[in-house]
Amino acid sequence: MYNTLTKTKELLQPINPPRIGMYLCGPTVYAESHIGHMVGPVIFDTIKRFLRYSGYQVTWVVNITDVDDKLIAKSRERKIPMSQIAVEMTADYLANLRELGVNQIDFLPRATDHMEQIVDFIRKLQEKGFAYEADGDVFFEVAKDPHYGQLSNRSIDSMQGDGGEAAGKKRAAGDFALWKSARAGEPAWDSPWGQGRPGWHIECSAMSHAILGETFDIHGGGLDLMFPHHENERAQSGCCHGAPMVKYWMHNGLMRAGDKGKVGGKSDREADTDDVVGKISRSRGAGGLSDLIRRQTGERIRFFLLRTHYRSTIVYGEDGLDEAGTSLAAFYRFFERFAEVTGQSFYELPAPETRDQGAIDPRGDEALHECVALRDRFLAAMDDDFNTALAISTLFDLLRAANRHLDKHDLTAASSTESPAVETLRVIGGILRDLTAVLGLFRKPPLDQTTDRSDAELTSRLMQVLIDLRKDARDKKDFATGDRIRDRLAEIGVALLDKKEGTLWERKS
RNA sequence: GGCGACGUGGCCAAGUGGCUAAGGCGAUGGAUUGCAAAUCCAUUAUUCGUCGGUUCGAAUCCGACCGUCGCCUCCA
Repeated sequence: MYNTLTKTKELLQPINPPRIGMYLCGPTVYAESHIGHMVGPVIFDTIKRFLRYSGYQVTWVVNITDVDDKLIAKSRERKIPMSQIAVEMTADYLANLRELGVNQIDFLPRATDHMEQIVDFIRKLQEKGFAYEADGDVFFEVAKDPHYGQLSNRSIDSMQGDGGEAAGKKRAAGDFALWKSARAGEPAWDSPWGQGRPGWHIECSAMSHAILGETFDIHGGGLDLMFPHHENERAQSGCCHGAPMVKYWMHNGLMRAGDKGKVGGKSDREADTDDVVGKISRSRGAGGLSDLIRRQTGERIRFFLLRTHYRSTIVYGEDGLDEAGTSLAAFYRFFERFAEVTGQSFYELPAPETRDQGAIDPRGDEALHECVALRDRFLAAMDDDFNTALAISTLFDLLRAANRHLDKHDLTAASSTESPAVETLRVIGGILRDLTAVLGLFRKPPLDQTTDRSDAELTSRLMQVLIDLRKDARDKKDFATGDRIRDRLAEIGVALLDKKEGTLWERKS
C-alpha cells in the first residue's frame, strides 16, 4: 500500500495482527454531502472489505465533526440551533453512505460527545509544553514539534500564512488553535481555560486515541486534508503521546467537475470564467447527493468511484455515471440468466469469509481454470495498493467467461440442474459473488435499488402481463402486435430481451 | 512564489524498465434472431503531451519545454 508519509509503496504490516485500526476523516456536518464526499468512504469501505477477506480484523472509525465555525455560521443564518443542523446533516450523510453500500463502519464518534477527552488531550499538551494559552484560546506551538511538516513535505519557514484572525495571540503564524474561547451566543463547553469550543483537528486526535489507541495502523482522508488537517493531527497526537500517531497514511485523490454546468455551477470565485473545471466543492454549488442517487443509483455511483484508482483525480460527469450504468446492466443480465439456469438468486449466494476459503480447485475444467486465474488476477490487483480499477477489469473478463460458458453449453431454465455444466456455472457464479462482494457491489437486485419494494413487485407483475400478451401474439406469428408492444415499451425506457429461457426486460437510462 | 499531482486509442481508464500497451464505453464486421435487443467471436493505439538524454532495451528513469489540476486559505 502507498504511504503518503514515505511516498512509497510499503508492505502492510499491522501493529497487532490480525487486528487493524483504521481511521477516516469524516465530514463537518454543516451542509448536505455531495458526491466528492463519498470518495473516501467508498474506498475505505472497500479496503476494509478486502482486508477482512484477506484475514484481518479491522476496526474502522469515521468521525463526525459537529462543532465548528461553519456550523455556527449556518446556525445563525438559518436561526436554528447548531445541534439541529448537525443532526440533520449527519442523517443526510449516513443515508447517502447507506445508498452507496458503505456499511463497514464500526464507530461514528461525534466531537460533541467527546468534549472530556478533547479537553484532557489539550491539557496534556499544555502540561508537556507543546501548547500555550492566550486570552482564553489555546494554541499548539508548531516550532516545538521536530517532525512538523514531514507529512505534507513543507518546512515551517516556508509557510506564508498571516496567522488569520488570531494572529495577535499566536507566537507564530503557523500555530493553530486547540481551543477557542466562546463569544456571546456561541455554543460553548466548560474548560480549564473558560467557556469555549475545540479547534479543528483536535477532535480527530482525541477520538482516534479514545477508540484506536496511541498508535494505529491506517489513517486516511482526501488529499486536501493532508495540510493542515492531518499535519496538525499528527503533531498533536505525536507530541501528546510521545509515539507516532499512525503507521500508514493514505490520501485519496479529489474529484473534479468536468462538464460544466452539471455539477459545478459557478461560484463567486469562478464567476468570471465560463469553465467550471476545478475541485468539486460546496462553494461551487455541487448538488445534493440524494437527488443524484435518485436520478442514478447508489450502485452506479459506487461503481463509478471504484472504476478509477483511489489516488487518481476523478473527473466527474453524469455521462460517466451513465456509462457505469451500462456496464452494470451487463452484470445484472448475467445474474438473471444465472437465476434461470441454477434456480438460485445470485444476490443471495453465500460469500466465503476469507480468500483462503474462497479458493477453488478447477478440477481440469477449462472454463473454471480460466476463472480461477482471473480470481488470482483480481486479488493481485487488490494486493497492489487496492487497485480497484484493475480488479474491475478482471470482473468483466469473468463475466465474459461466464456468458461464454452459458452459450457454449446452451444452458437454459430447462437444463438439468444436476448437469456438470450447471455445476460449473454455480462455481463461476460463486467466484463472481465473492469478488464483487469485496467491492461492495450487487448487494441487491437493480429493481430494488430504484423503487420501493411494493412498486417493484407490482412493476414486475405488470411487465409479466405484457410479456405474456406479446408471446401469445408472436406464437400466432402476429409480429406486428408483438413489435408494437416492444416499441411502446421502448418509448418509455423499457427494453425487452428475448432469450431462449423466456423474455427478460430492463430499464434503459 | 513554495510544495505536489497529472497528460495513454473517439471517450473513460490500468500499466511506471523488457512477452503481442489491461479493461470499459463507443464503432465496424460475423454468429445468433421472424426482425431486434442481449450474448458470443473478430477488428478498432508499431504507440503512450513535445523535444532531448540515460540504457542492450522506456509509456515507464533523468532534463527542458508545453498543457491541465490541486494544496499552501477550518474544503472529503
